[in-house]
Order: sequence, then structure tokens, then C-alpha cells
Amino acid sequence: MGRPPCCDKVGIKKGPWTPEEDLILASYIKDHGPGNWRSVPTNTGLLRCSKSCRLRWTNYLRPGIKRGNFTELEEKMIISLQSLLGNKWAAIASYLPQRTDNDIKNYWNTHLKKKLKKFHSILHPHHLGSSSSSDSSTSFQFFSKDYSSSYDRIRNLEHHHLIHQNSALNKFISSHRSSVGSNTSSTTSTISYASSTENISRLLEGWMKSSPNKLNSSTALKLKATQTEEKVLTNGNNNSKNNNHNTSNSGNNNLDDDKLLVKKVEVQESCNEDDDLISNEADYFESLLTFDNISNMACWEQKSSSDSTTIHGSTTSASPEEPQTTTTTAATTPIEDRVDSISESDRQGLIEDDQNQPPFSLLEKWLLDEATGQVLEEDPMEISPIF
DNA sequence: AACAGAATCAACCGCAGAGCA
DNA sequence: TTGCTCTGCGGTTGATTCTGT
Repeated sequence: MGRPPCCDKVGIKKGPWTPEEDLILASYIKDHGPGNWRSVPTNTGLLRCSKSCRLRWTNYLRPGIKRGNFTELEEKMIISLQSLLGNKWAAIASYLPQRTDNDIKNYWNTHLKKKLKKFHSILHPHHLGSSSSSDSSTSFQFFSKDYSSSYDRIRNLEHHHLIHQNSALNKFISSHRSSVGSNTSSTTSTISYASSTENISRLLEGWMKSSPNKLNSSTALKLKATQTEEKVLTNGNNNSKNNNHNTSNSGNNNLDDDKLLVKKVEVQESCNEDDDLISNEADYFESLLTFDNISNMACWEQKSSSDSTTIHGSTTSASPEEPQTTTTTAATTPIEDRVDSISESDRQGLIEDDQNQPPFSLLEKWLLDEATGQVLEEDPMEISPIF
């Protein structure tokens, strides 16, 4: 026998929510705040289970939710964060405050996986036969494989990379959460009821603005799930404070980054001939995403495969779980140990070694771009006043 | 216009973990 | 320490909408 359903009451309604139900739920939460979902159906008279109420609030009625029309920046973020965190949709959603985990998950499954898969098929046409037998995770495996390959490199160079990432990401988060005043009236492609839920959501925004505590309890639940990831980032920042030689060498790090970027351009140029075959198709994707670095990876992959060399002696699995595993490994290792374990000479060696590595991954590039303010300037996200 | 297949996305299900007595 | 309750998360489903023929 299986586990009894959470909503074993007779008469529990399922299926789409009606505007009336939304109003009841929204007005109740307006008065009582989100939480204590178990009591919501009882107190409201809604013939819905507590989970359904919570889901409806979290994904649709909660003020500040932006629906549809994912921007290029958001796509980049989702792809990058998915590579870094795996299918931790709640964690990913915490970096996109206007998006729900469900929305991101759906967007990934319906759009981004296909895009990556198509892009993979363009970059690796010889893999089409083998990939045909695999499932929809192929695209991710391709991406995660490349990412995992570069991840060891990131770990070894994180005394300047991770710190850079942390500061950039934290800056991004803080800048967006402190953003005030932008209207969240996003244009929704979905008419009919979607717009009515948006209206309900907007109705609640005024209340939410005047009830920061209630809002915080709502968002805190969301952010709580990502404390682990953020702690990793925070540790990196703390580490940068605790290791003066790292932060004080920021100039050197910049030089290192410059070297790497120069190398990246060199590799890219060296691959231009090979890129000709795919450039037209790649242009299409570049209109959606900045995939030049992935293309570079492909070039590097060809290059490295001919050399039959292994990155830092590491072989990485292409399983979807792998990025999480490697991430966890890096995250659970005390960052002091990791940084201190890199001597100055080793670091120089790593930097030299890095010049034989593939160029920056998408995430690295994004973070570097963001660090220079390019991303925010080119596509500032609309953030609800509540954040 | 009608149909079929594909795409989308809201909602459900079941598991895991936190919190509490 | 244990067992229970509640909440959150991620995978999946299925109804609806879209697109091509």
C-alpha cells in the first residue's frame, strides 16, 4: 500500500482555480499572512487541500510575480544556475525573485532544454546518432559535461574566480532586491484567467507594501531553501575578507582575468574556421543566448581531444547529478583549506595551466560581464517594489 | 474547416526534512 | 530519541492551446 494522500478528505476539489477561489484565498492571506496552510481550507471554506492553497499562492497570487516573456538575461541566469546547482529550481528561483520555481522549471523543460539540445546537435553533429537513444537530458549532459570539465579548473582557480563570482552574484542579488519603483505590470501573453490572477496579485501589492513583515515571511520561506547555496557564496566573501592576500591581490586577479580573456579571444579566433560550419545556426542561438563561450568550449574540446589530455587528471560524468556533486564537493570543502592549499607558485602554475584550458564557461562569463555592470545595464530586470 | 500532433503550463503527487511535543 | 505534523521541493501529469497539414 502506498502512502495515503495528503488530502484524503472527501469533497476536496481539484483542477484549475476559479477567480472566486483566488479572491477568497487572497483575502484570507491578506488578513492572516502566508503560512499555516493547514488551517487555510478550514478557515476559508475552500474545498482545496492545504498544499493546493500554498501552491496557488506561491505560484500565482503572490504579489510581484512576473509571468511569461523570459528575458535573455533570465535565460542566461537559468542556464548558468542550472549548470551550477542542478535542478534546484527553488534555489534558482531565489536568484530570479519575480519568477517561481514552477515557472522556471517549466521554462527549462519546455524551452531551454530544447535550445541546448539543438545547439548541441549543431556543435556535435557526430553525436546525433548516439544522442538519439538518450532522453531529454542529453542537452543538459552536454552542457554539464563541459561545465564539469571547467569546474575543476574553477575550483583550482577559485581564489580569484570564486571570490569574483561571489561578489558579482551578491552584488547582483542585492542590487535587484533593493531596486524600487519599477512597475511589475508585465505584458502577459496569456489572456483570460491569467490576467485576472494578475489583477488579484496587483490588488494585493498595495497591502504587501504596507505589510513588510508579512511579505518577509513569505519571501523568507522561499529564500530559506537557498541558504545553503547563499552560504557558500557568503563563505566565499568572508574568505575574501579573511585572506588578505587574495583580496589585496585583486589587481593581480584582474590581470589574471585579463590574461584569461585574452586567451579566450585567441582560442576563439583559432576556432573561427571550424565555426564556419555552425556559425549561421549559432547566430540564431546567440540571438537568444550568449553562447560564444560554449562554442569556444567545443573548439577547445576538439583541440584537447586530439591531444588526448585530461583536465587536471579529472574525468567527469555526464550525468545530470554530476554538477551537484561537484558543486557540493567544492562547497563542503572548507574554503580556507582550498585557498590556503594554493601556494603562490602553484597559483602561477595554475594560471599558466589555465591558459591551456577552455575559455570561461557561460557562468563565468556572465558573472564577469555582470561584475562590469554590462548585464544590468543592457537588460535591467524589473523588480517588484516589494523586493 | 477539421483534424492530429506538438507545445505549453497549471496543478497534482509523493518524498524529504524541519520543527515540535 | 522517537514519532507525528506540516511545509517545501522536484518530478510528473493532463487539460488546454497552438501549429501545421
